[in-house]
Amino acid sequence: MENIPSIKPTESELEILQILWQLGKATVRQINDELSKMKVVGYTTTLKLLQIMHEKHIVSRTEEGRYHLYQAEIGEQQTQQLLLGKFVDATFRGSAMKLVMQALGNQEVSLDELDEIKKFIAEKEKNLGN
Amino acid sequence: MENIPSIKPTESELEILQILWQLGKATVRQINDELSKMKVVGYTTTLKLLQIMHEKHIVSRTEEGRYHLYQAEIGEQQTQQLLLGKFVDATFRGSAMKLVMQALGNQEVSLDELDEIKKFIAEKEKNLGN
DNA sequence: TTTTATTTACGAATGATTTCGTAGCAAATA
DNA sequence: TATTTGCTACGAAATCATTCGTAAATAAAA
Repeated sequence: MENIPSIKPTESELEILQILWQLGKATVRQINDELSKMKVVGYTTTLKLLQIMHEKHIVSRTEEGRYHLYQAEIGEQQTQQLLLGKFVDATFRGSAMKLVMQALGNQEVSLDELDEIKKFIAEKEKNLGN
Repeated sequence: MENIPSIKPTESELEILQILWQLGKATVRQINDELSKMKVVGYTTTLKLLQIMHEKHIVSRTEEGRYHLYQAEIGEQQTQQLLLGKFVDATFRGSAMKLVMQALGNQEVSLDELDEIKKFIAEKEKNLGN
């Protein structure tokens, strides 16, 4: 899972990646079961997506007897970073601050989480202020 | 520009919306000129997109003599809000805090902006702490 | 052993988005 | 007036993402 992603995974691919990031390795059956908790999806649809993702080197797989075990080949943080950058550009014209303010203003963030963010900012200011 | 958006604008539509949010009203020509600063795009491509957006009531238009003046029908903040919510769900499994931390950690945010965010958090804590 | 179930592979249909060529007008220019 | 330019409308091609049906192989169950 070393590869730095350069192209955006599609929405469906991202759903599968989320599952793989949680499970580590998983069979098509497991992944499809997880997906089925969220939406109606046929087994071969999931399979096909995994095959496409394999072609694109987004996932790797190992043969385990009769079935395949799939695994994410791109990291969670790195992918989030890539997507976040593109999202900030497209939606907030590149202003990460505007995004943060919107997120703090309107998304669910608890008091504890706000504290954590404050600490994080303090750390960052210390480093920036060298 | 009162409408609350409920469906995601596509990427191309969002590019056009960004321009309209900046210019207010604009002709196809103006919009296409702006787009051309960022990428290669044919005039009729831009025109077609605006016609589609008009059908979807994402933009309105008024005839001004021979040409049309287009205007965004969905608000900037409201659209950002909608997209941000979906993005947090898809990319950060619903955790707005994780998104904020990533954004602060790796996107470009200046010291002044960090201060502004700190003030914003302080305000918010005051309100939450009632 | 025969049948059923589960798996992979793959082609193709569907649907959405983007791009562009052409046509028809009307205005501006020669 | 005749020609060129610039605009809208629209169909259709191209591209991309998603979904699904079918076939082949093999394992599991009857």
